[in-house]
Amino acid sequence: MPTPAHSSRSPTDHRPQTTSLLAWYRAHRRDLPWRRTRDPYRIWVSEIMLQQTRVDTVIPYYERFLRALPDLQALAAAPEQALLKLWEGLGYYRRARHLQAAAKRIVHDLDGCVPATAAGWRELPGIGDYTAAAIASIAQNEPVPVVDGNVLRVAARVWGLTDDIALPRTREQIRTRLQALMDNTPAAHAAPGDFNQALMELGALVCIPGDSPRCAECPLQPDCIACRDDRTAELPVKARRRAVPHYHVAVGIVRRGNSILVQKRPAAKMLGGLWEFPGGKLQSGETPAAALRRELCEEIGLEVIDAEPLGIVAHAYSHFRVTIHAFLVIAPSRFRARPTAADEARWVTPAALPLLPMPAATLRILALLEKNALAR
DNA sequence: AAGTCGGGGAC
DNA sequence: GTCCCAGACTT
Repeated sequence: MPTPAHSSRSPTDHRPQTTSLLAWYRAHRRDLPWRRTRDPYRIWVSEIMLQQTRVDTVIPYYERFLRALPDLQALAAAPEQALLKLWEGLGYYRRARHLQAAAKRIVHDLDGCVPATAAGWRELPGIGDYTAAAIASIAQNEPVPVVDGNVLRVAARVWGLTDDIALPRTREQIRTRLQALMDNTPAAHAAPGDFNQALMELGALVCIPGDSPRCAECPLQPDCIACRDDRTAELPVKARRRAVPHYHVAVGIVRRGNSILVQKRPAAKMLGGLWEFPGGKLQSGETPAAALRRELCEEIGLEVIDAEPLGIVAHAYSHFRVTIHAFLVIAPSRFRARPTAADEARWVTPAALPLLPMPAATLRILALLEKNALAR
């Protein structure tokens, strides 16, 4: 009687494909900066930056950050504004605050010694299940699996899982299966960092989102249920996210002499600690110019006499979108700003503006300003 | 379980 | 426009 090539395995025994996954990874892994070190500090910084952020985006930030703050002590001692400037444009700025808070805890409370296990890393701010497992497996060889967006997609397809991968229960099931796979495969157990990175790399390069993964190149293809049944386009199953609201905002670039007014956002709120121009949302039926007058009066106590439209910037945040109407406003020389919505207001010369950390949308308004100035 | 928290690339 | 990205945290 002819026997299938993999008849010696039970349906849940995926050791042979695990071995080919590791071989594929070692042949195809990208040469990324954080793959040239085992320094837990550097691996940690990379994993925080990589949260919800693409590899190509992170690379320049990672290299600049480590040049400026090459070790734990430097990070713990860095001024907040310098830290945020290094993070400017990367998004999710709370990551930077948590990173430094954790560094301070390690330096001051843990005698400068980083945690030795995933459970220890998990106690630190900004480090959840994924990041703790990633650091411990990659930098410290602890055999714990990571579950990120890539891994969820690969697992859902290979195992033909139709449960919503956004549900914690589904994620836990996948984590448990991966732990068993790692524990039962000597090659993976001995190189958990490679195993974890192999799954993520496969998700990034081969088992990509959408309806056209590159199954012909996949080392797991022989045992992939989604590929076998031609269901890669349907998997993974993920609940659709609801539509995001769209706001219109008016902001004023207020000049007084040769200075421009900027405000520092409260630390605990969105874009905390970053600097931006005063302004706010349009109310229902309100024109941008009317909103500008109202907001500048409310936020800094300025009666706007004349506002010249500078331009419009569209920007998408994670849970809403905005169209920003920017204006040039001249303030009288006697004007003194009294901020009501910000931690601090400051008058800055145009040359000094780039020294302050600002959100991406504000940087784009600034670019409008420079273009406008050149046209004059 | 759902909402908050950025920004950008791919389609 | 939509979806996704080496997620964490709060409520």
